[in-house]
Amino acid sequence: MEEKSEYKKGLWSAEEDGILMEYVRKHGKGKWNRIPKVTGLKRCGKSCRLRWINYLSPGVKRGRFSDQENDLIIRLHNLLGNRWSLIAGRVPGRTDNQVKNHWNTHLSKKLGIIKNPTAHSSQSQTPSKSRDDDNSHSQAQDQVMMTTTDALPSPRDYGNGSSSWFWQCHNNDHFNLHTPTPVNVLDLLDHDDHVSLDFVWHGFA
DNA sequence: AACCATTACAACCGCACAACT
DNA sequence: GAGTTGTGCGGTTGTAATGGT
Repeated sequence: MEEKSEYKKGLWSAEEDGILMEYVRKHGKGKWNRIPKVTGLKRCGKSCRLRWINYLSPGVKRGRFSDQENDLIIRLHNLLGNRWSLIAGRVPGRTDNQVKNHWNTHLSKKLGIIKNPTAHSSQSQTPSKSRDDDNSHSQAQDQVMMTTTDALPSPRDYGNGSSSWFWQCHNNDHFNLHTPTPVNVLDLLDHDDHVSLDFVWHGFA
């Protein structure tokens, strides 16, 4: 019964990376759960997938975020909230994990956005409930209001394209935290399925 | 040089959904 | 239609690297 996990955890070794890369080279991406069976790698499929996507995939850009990337992320976060995969999709070479980490360690501090400490024990059921709704706004929040996502539909509701909503949180020239307006995200996409950068760069200026 | 604190990033966990059987 | 499997997402935790005393 208490079968201890057959899978290793923690940081990946170069050897493990090599095995995973060889598997993907031979079989392509997908069917991650087969990897431990096929290769003998002591990693679960989920871990393999994450390692590939966030680190080994040739499209992943390493190194510091440029000022331009930072600015883009800030604006996209402004637009999309904690929809890291969507944000990362608009930042070439960056993964959702990279963007999320970068936001949490750099940008949120830079903007003076403090996580609600009381949310620690209760946040799990309300993802992205990142905003206080009191009146203690920082200066940065005046500039970059984050979206409150309490009333948001699940990310997956728009992610599948059938119900593409998020909330436009501005009111006239300034964001309005308390009265978000629903906006169809597809309206902000051009024909190549990209967020209009003009909108991103200037829409909230 | 050694220790401690902080930072930055990698990885894990739990949940949800879609596709498949 | 129900159950299973595979995948994706966001939040959180763990750890290596770095800085300060």
